Amino acid sequence: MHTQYMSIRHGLLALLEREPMYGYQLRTEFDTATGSTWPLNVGQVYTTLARLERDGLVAAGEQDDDGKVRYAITDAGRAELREWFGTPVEATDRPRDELAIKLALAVTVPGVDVASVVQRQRASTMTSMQDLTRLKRSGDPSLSWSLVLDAMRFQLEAELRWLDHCETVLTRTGAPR
Amino acid sequence: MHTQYMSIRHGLLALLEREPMYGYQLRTEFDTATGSTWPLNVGQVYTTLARLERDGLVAAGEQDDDGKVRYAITDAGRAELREWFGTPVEATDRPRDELAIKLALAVTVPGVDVASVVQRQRASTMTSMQDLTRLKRSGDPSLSWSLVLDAMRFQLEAELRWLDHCETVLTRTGAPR
DNA sequence: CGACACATGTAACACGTTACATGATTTG
DNA sequence: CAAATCATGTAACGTGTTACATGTGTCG
Repeated sequence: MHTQYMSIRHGLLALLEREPMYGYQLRTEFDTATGSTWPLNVGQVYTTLARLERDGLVAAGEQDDDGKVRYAITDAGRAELREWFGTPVEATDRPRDELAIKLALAVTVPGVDVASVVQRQRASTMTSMQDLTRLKRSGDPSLSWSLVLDAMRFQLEAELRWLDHCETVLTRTGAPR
Repeated sequence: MHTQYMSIRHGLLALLEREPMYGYQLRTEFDTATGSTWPLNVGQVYTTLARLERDGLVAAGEQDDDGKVRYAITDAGRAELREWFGTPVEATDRPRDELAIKLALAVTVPGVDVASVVQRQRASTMTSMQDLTRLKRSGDPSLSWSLVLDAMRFQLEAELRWLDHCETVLTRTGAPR
């Protein structure tokens, strides 16, 4: 089994561990839990559900009185979920860091104004940071959403620190223009 | 044009801006620049090159004396690259943070020992951190690789801080077992 | 000669994304 | 009644991943 790009798969599985749900509801619950940080397209839910069913991790129930199809997690699904929660996210199976790649390559390509790239990125990152703060102040987020927001905050802070670090290194190395 | 999952595309484009290269060389250079942090499968290079050529961003040159095919960046490719370097990576078009999703959902699913999930993750993250330190000490990384390593370090540090934060919040909320 | 790096590619498949089609229900 | 929300799905396409096939050159 692959270990990459399975957040949605596992996320839906986790939601179904709470109770059987139908597709539309899953999207709502997912967005509630993560605070619409990474909005989930409804279509994606259905395709993912189909794949989960194909793999025997969920089972579609009979049609509701209203025509709604409730999905339930299976034993195999529960095992998969336990596995997911029990296994840490390794540094190696994370998606490539686009920003890191961008700067790493920027310094190797002649004619690229790296300092300017860094500055523009920092402006953007700081804006995101402010949006985040505003978001956090504006509502009464649930525990899970609150944790997600904090994760974003810590990550953006680290990015700002790294950008500063890059600037320092670059000026020290002496790479003007 | 999508803005997600294009690191490899743009990365190769950036390498070709330095000088025309053939596929195998691109993999080597990519791994050198990023320090094999996210090793690149050779096959991926060729498929990506084919797509880049399809989109008119690179052009395949004549076969070498040795049968090697050198690819060169086109004007359109150069424009695309300028665009990439000039546009910051937005917080919204980053891939979903699997760890954040995992913990966010873990706290909503009954029967999950969240504290234990956090602890296991921290152990793993700290191990990655040590590997990183060892790696950094062991060699004489180039500027670009060094920056990538630093990015990883800052990110892992942020993750550790966040995990601590989660633990604090969770014990404060009082969610034992 | 055997193993290994160099070099190029293809095929099958994974997940993720967007756009579209369709209809029922609710609400202003 | 019109618009929005609820609800389910499909189709086409994108990048990324892995495994496989194929051949050359080099070095011990």
